[in-house]
Amino acid sequence: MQAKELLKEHIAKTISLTDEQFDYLFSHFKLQSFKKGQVIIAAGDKVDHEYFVLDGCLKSFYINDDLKMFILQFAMPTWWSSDYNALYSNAKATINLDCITDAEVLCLSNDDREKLCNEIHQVEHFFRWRTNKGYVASQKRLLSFMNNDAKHRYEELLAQYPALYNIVPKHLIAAYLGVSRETLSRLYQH
Amino acid sequence: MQAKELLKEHIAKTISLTDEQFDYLFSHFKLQSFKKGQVIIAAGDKVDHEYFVLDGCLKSFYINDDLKMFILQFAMPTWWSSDYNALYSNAKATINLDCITDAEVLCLSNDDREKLCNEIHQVEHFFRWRTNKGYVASQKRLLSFMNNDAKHRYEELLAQYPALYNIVPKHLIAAYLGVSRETLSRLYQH
DNA sequence: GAACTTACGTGACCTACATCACATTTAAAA
DNA sequence: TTTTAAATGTGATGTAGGTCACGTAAGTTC
Repeated sequence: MQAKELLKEHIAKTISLTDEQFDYLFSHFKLQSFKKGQVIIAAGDKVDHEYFVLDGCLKSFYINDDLKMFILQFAMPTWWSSDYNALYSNAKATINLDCITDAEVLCLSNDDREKLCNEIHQVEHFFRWRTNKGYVASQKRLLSFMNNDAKHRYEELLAQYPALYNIVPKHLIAAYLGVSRETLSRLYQH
Repeated sequence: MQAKELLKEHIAKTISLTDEQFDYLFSHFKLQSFKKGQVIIAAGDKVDHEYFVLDGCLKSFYINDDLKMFILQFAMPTWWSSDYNALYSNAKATINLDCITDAEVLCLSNDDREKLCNEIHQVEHFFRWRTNKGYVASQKRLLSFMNNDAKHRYEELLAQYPALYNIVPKHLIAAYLGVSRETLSRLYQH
């Protein structure tokens, strides 16, 4: 599907815009292609864009002082990703964003998002609901973390996003679940 | 401080409204008083309000099948709380909300929030930013969960909200940190 | 197709935290 | 003030998952 159509459909799930409004909105997005492994945001960078995934799979992750990686999100087509803490508060990135596979994204600047939210009430509504959903999902994941063991969380993840199993190497799944790759490997012994 | 002033100041940090607009907004809030221990939302309830805390301290929490409690949030003055998953998706509550101390809150219905967001663009902007901040905070807590041990998380919590130490019993702090009360007790042996 | 890197599996051992049990202190209720 | 319940401390013991070490398989790159 074309970039424009994919975004249009995605947005139409929450708000309705006229064709003129959507065209205007879309004119602020920039199409970008990345290769597998390519870095979009590195810790320390100035962050001023967010990314809407058209194709491929991204990961956003944190690296701690012991160089251990923790994955916040796998971003598949129609998902949004960035270092939102840095983006919203105009701070340097603490989160990294890179490509697990070759990827195509639409890129929107923070300034343009705020401008569009200001100009088109419906667009502000869209972004409010996008974050509302993200917030609820994040709370659910937090609860699952406190409540469930690694095996349960692994099954939960695969049930929710079966596609990940084929696309994403196991040690990255482990980094998302918050367990070591050895532990994950032992979970599905038979 | 008066309820109205507290809300006005809180909202003025994000948006500016005329006095007429704010009065109109405020007219949709209902003042409610609760006693320590009183339940505001119980799992299974229909949820159609969210709550802005004026005074006292609330907790929102999940109870699992083993009757173990996990605290999502302590809500102090100027904090908002509800079961947002249920509220947004019009589902039955899975999260409970009750009062750790006597409390005063302003209560806003989901329908009224949506109506106000629709009528006053700035109000939608306010609620978008409220959730944006909540989302970022939730991500940070998730990372801290994956990255840090119980002691570290405990110190982090007290550094961020020193008031909690005096107001909230230790076994509730443990339920927020995701450790047993015994483990928490052992953390601050000297 | 050889050289190198990345992914994955598995044993041995270690550690943070859970659970159970019981004592003590503090607060609420009668 | 007495009674009852809630909150906290602490020992003994169990366990999920971490870390280290090493081996094999499977992609990448030259």
